[in-house]
Amino acid sequence: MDPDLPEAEPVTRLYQVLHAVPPGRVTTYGELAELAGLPRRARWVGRVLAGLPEGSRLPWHRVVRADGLVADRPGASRQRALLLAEGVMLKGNRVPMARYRWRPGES
DNA sequence: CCCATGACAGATT
DNA sequence: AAATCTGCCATGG
Repeated sequence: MDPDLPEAEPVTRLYQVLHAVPPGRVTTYGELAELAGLPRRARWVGRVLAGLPEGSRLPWHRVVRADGLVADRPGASRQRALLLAEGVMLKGNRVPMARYRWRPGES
């Protein structure tokens, strides 16, 4: 994979990175912002994800807050279900990040 | 223009 | 551990 695509706009890079997050793992808003080239723009990631179409193939459900909390929003229960289906054992409304957080470069 | 509100996060109290 | 503050920024009242 070519890591630096000079033409890639932040949104495109966000999509690429998110697409690389494997099942059973999660990433965070801040991490995606960082990898998309917009450090400290976690809220921007939230806005982008909120705009994803219904049938998007992107694993939006693998994005949680830095502390592991599943963001409170319409569809959060659905997100929890999808994560559980992938083997992510939630602790209440929280993902144990030490165990499930994905780091770029992992398979 | 001021203020509140969001799929957020790190530091401080 | 939880509340509070600060940074971030688009959007609407």
